[in-house]
Amino acid sequence: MHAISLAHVRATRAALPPATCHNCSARTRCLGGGEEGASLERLEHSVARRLPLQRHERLFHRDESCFQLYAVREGQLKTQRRAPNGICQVLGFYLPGEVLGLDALGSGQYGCDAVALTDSVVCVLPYPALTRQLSEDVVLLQQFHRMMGTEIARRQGSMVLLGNARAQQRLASFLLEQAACSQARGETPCSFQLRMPREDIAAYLGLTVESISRLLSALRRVGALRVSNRMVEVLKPELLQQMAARADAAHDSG
Amino acid sequence: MHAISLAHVRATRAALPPATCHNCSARTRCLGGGEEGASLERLEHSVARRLPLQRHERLFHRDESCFQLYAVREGQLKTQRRAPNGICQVLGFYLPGEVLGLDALGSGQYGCDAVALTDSVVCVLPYPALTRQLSEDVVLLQQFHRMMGTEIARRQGSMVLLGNARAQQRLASFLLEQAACSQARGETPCSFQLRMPREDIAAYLGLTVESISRLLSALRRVGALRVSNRMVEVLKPELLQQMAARADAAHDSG
DNA sequence: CGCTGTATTGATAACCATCAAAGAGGGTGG
DNA sequence: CCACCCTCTTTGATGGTTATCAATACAGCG
Repeated sequence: MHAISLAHVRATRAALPPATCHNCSARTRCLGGGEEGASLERLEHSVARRLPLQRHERLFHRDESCFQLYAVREGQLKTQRRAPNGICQVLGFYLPGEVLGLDALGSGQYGCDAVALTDSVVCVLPYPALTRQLSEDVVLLQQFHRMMGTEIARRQGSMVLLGNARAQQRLASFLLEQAACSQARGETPCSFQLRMPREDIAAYLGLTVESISRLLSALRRVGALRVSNRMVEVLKPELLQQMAARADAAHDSG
Repeated sequence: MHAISLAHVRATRAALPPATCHNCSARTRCLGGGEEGASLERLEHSVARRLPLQRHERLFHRDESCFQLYAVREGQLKTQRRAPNGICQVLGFYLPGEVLGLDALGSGQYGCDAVALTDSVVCVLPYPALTRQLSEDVVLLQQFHRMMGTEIARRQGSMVLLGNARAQQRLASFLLEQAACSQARGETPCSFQLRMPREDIAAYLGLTVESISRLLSALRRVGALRVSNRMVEVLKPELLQQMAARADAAHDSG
């Protein structure tokens, strides 16, 4: 039903006022946000167009030349990269206000594939126009750097997780991360819907689908979660935090 | 003896011309490089001072407020982060021309510790001065973004490795990476010295010291390497590349 | 020449992947 | 409206890979 409502939105968009940065629901979290959106006008000038994406549609792929970045306006996307051995590693999930393609600024080519997890809308930011706006507005420049710094820090966090943590810890961290995202969107952190299949969670955490499923069941058994398909209710957040931090905790005897 | 020669350099530095970006041996690989160093003058204006570091000395630590970035002028550093469970994950190794602290632009605090692997010299880049130069010079700005993009891409590569690759593949990739660094410095890629202990390699690859040691021995047995303490000679680079790509390859029977 | 930190090697077991199969949800077409 | 199909998810049995524990060898340095 989620897809239906989004389709409806798109169908009636022609009748609505045109999409701008000022009427974007993610404007406070995006570039140009904060400080009452002082630089929002400049960001608007950097946006070439808005691009709707269907679920599973690919925004860009690895090694493609990069002339533009993309800001998520609605929906959710993932980035992933196929390892030499064929297995796919999910690198990150992107919510409204976040920017895709930053890794391409190094080589001029995207370093991963970007795929829509749900029907989405992204804002196209051609790099030349963006650069011009950045060099004319120091606040926007610093926000852009903050965004890139955050991206690096996120990846570092993932490295720590993938390099050291046991499967339990990884999943607990992931769930807490999702809860935080839910809270950031203004909803309750105790209950949220996973927008991605188990396979993507597994590929993000460096595990297999089976392990994810087993671990979720284990969390359900100890009463930490209630899971129904992709709906998650966190019943014992403190237990999750404990599991994210320590390697032991929560072995069931049934 | 490496340490001795560096100490000697430092002792006699007072008699030498002062350190500048123009006489830096890493100037072509650093910010402001390329294009005959058109922006090198601007970078020079961003450098507050040069800071010598002894081996094992810490440049900054996690959660410390960040007001400046650091460019490596001489030596080599690592960044690392202690996981909640106490184990340390090495996030990256930094050679001359590379910039440390980029992850702090997100939160304003460094996301990891930085430690010198050898006696080193870093250039201090206060963020306000750097920002001013960046907004006045589009070329320098793009180089800065390229550097951040490269940093993100590197971390993504590490995520793929940590999430999917077997121990053999990880070590093979690491060795090839080191060989490429050696080549980038103008030396032969077939022979190089590891500047870090096995423990750091293990912490970088998400493995244990014992595994590193065992895998190096295995590579020696199949004739891919000659290893003497931290000196590495690559005898069969194509075998390493094969191992980095595929999960199988090279099982000895002795 | 002994000391300390670093590196190697071996034996065992924990953890998670793999293989195999069954169960649930959602949409389509009869 | 129901049967069907497809994808996603769950659960079980087994084995491989790598961590862990323990002990020895080695290098650099005082």
